[in-house]
Amino acid sequence: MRIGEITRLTGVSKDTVRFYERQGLLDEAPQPGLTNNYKEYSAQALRRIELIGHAKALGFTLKEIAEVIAVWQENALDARTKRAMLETKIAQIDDKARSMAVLRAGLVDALAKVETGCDDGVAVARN
Amino acid sequence: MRIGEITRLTGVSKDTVRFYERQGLLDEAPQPGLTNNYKEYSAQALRRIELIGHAKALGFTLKEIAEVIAVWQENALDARTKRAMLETKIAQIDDKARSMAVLRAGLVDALAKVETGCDDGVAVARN
DNA sequence: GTAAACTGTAGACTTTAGTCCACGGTCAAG
DNA sequence: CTTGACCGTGGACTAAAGTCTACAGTTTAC
Repeated sequence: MRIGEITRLTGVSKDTVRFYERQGLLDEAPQPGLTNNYKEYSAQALRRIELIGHAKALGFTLKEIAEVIAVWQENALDARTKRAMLETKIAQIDDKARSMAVLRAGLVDALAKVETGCDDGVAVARN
Repeated sequence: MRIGEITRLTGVSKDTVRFYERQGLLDEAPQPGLTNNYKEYSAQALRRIELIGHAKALGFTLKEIAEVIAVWQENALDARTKRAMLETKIAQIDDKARSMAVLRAGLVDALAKVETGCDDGVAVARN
């Protein structure tokens, strides 16, 4: 598929896709017999872009995402290094889960206060 | 407490705290009899900064955070508006929870593959 | 066969979220 | 009473993550 299809399916603009490519986030497949210079994107590239979206939604930077991706491109890295990096990322996600729980509880609490009429905003103010 | 104490307790730099103040994220309390011009920060301000940290860890922008905070400062807003905004934010958090589940599963899967030796990187590449 | 829609490249521009620097005033210890 | 750590202000600077513009080639639908 071409870039327009990618933007349609992911909602990510063509400029952004190109930007991701320049950042080396998309490990471009070798283009087979291209008569024009229109790049073909694989379903893998599509999933990669969606992955980036998920990671960005959690506040991971493109650099962090690139690092994880690079681990898999680099066969040079030994299992110990890969394991360490994966465990670090999982721990980071679990930290975010804790932040999420705190925030969600605060908002739900605030919502309950609005429902019952006594909206003193205490939960948001205090947490 | 003064700004130095804030940075010690939160790990947030003084420049960043000042930046948050300029963005109106810290609703400054009226300073009582200040002989010098050293600002006093309340425990409430401290918690607010921690709250910002949690929200930022989930990829919320300062603007979004400011919007939620503003809801509570604004008594002008009616309960319906407040409810709608809180529900929106909670929905956003739940979206992030889904992204988190996807990413975490992918990483755990990749980790398992490293452990068992067959690290083909399939999970990260495919998700 | 041509107009509209699509693709590529290159470079300038923007926003967000800080960070840094220089300066001057203040407080606390010795 | 001075020296070092602390505080405030202002403005310049930076990195990240896009976004926009202009221009030229391509493809597709009519």
